Amino acid sequence: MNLKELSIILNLSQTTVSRALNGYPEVGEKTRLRVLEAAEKYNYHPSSSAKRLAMGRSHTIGHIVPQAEQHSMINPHFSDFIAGAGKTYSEFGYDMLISVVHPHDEEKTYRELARSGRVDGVIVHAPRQEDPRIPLLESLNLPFVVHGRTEEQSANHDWLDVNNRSSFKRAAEFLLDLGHSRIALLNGLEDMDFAYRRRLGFVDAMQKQGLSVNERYFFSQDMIEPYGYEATKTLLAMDCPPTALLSSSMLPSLGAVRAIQEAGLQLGKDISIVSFDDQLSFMQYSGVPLFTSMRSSIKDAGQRVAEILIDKIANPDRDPIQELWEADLVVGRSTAPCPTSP
Amino acid sequence: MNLKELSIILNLSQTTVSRALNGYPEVGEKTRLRVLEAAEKYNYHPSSSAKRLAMGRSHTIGHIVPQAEQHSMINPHFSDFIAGAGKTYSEFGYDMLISVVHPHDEEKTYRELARSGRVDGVIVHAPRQEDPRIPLLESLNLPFVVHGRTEEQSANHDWLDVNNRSSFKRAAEFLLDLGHSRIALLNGLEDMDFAYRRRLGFVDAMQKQGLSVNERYFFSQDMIEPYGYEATKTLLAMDCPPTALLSSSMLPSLGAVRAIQEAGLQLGKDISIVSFDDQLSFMQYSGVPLFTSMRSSIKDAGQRVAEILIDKIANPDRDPIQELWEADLVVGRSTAPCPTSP
DNA sequence: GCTTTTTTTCAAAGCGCTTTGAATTACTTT
DNA sequence: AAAGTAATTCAAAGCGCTTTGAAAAAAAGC
Repeated sequence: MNLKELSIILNLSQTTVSRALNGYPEVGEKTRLRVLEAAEKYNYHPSSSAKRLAMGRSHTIGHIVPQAEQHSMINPHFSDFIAGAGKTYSEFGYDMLISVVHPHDEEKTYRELARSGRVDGVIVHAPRQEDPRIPLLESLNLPFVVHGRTEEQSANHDWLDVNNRSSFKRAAEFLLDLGHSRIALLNGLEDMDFAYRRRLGFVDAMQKQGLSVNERYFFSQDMIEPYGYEATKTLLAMDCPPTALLSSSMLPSLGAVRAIQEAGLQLGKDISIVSFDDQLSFMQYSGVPLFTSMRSSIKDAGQRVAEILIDKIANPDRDPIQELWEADLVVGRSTAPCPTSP
Repeated sequence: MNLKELSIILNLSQTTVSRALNGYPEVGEKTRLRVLEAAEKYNYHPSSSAKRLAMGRSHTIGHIVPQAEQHSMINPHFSDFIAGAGKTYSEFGYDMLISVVHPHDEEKTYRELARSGRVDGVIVHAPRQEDPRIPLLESLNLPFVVHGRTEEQSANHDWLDVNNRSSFKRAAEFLLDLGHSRIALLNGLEDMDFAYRRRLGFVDAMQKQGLSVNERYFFSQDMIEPYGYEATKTLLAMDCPPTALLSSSMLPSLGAVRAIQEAGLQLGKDISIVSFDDQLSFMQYSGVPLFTSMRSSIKDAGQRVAEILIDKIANPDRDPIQELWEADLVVGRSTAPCPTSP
């Protein structure tokens, strides 16, 4: 059943039927009802491809995911984000298009997507401190929202970020208040903007206390489990090991726990961990959480980012929406006063 | 630049240009070359929406992801699968459409996707032992491939599955050979076909040894970290605790390790674990793996499933492709001879 | 050299929708 | 009741491609 057939059945023009269906005002109330009923009765649904062609809009949002052999961006954080965004999309009748590309083809893919009109907008994931995608998208005139932000380039576009700096400052202060002074940082890759800011926050807190930071306590890598394990092992082998760890994600934290227990130490007694917790769905506890953490739902972020983008598409000339979310400090069982302090 | 403009520049008809571009035989070699060059020069790319409308094909594969409040299907396993499938798609010029829907709307979404022609085929994830999606898709006449299979319904369609039964049998035998006889099973949800088969494999091995299975050693839940932790805690508190664990995924295995270490026991000495390992990317170790596991790459599976589906779409009447992959037994540091045996 | 066959090119219709600009109908005004 | 205004409806063009059926050009056959 297509529009033409339906309009013949109704003895109306395609114009009127189309308008009735899409809620345009210039159509009589009784006709609208008649049309709506018939559409229901004959199970009419407009063809999305025809709609796309006619309107030049795809009702689709793109996510471009670079994927090298090793370093995969499709990780649990990403899938939680997708889960949130997907919820918004289905609410607003949008489709989500995920393009897994070799990093080498990333720029080409953005250009291609913009030109072909296959998507109405894109979401930019994991921005670097200076990210070539942003000027690219601006020049392509393709609506976009950044999950995160950049140092210099983020004045004029939409973004949503968690306040990484303040949350790591807060986390460090919490440890400092517990008497810890030898605190290690298991950061993410520091060319990522979020990791860079987290380090700043950590350093802020240390300096505020007049403490010097120990470069040997700094690690910066992809946030996977083995990283936490190896780094912690290295740290514990030092002659003056840290008494507390600040970890960038639940994943390395798990690895850290492994190393700690292997060393015969006890988490939340001999050594403390504060983690950044994206509330990964497969880690959800009931009861007192394992880790003390700065908590922010990445799924909620996905949901909200998608909303902002859809709004931007409908309304391209509005002022930029920029949201900075504060993370909650949730106290779990991984932190305790510094054992050597009185 | 669209087809019309390009054909005017070339002083050819749209027909000829279109055919030249799409490799049809009825076009002179010199003209074809001329067209190809011009297309390159003017950076012409066909509009995908126009193509869709004209050809009635979308060059898009759908993944419908039911998402309840709690029990999310978007987990690390899923994202690894997506990473693999995405690679195939981009190779073949397909798009991937992910639809996150409330379980209640799942059937509706399949119908809608089939009717609207927004996708040329779908991939069915995580089939249950008897899965309503299969007859649905058959009746909708929408090409599909199942990742996994079902007990009764899988004779006539494409699927790719890992041999869950044999791999759990093998894993259990490995533990039995090490002298373990009290083996617990941390299974996935057993209305899932894969979990059902894993249990069968486990029971196979036990019975072959003439050992009775202890129902109190059986657990069946969503495969998340806390599940492994809680179940293991329960097991260790028994008066006659198991000496080995067979775990359905890396995630509960991690939780199990946590419980084991918390109890002051040593993994790979006091207690052994064999895990099913989907080679989750964020868990990738170098060197001797932490867990002894049955290993099968879910990413490779995604890649292959996508290939099968694309082939099916091009070739709807071919015989079903059905692949049963065997998992490798990879020995890590989580297994040792049973401590109480001589 | 002229007809027949094959190769190459073309004009036009069609995919199913939106939207413009005109035409019809229904209401208001005086 | 005639003229003017507002509310509805319509025919047709357009979105950018593919594909059918016919026409033109080139090659082959005698």
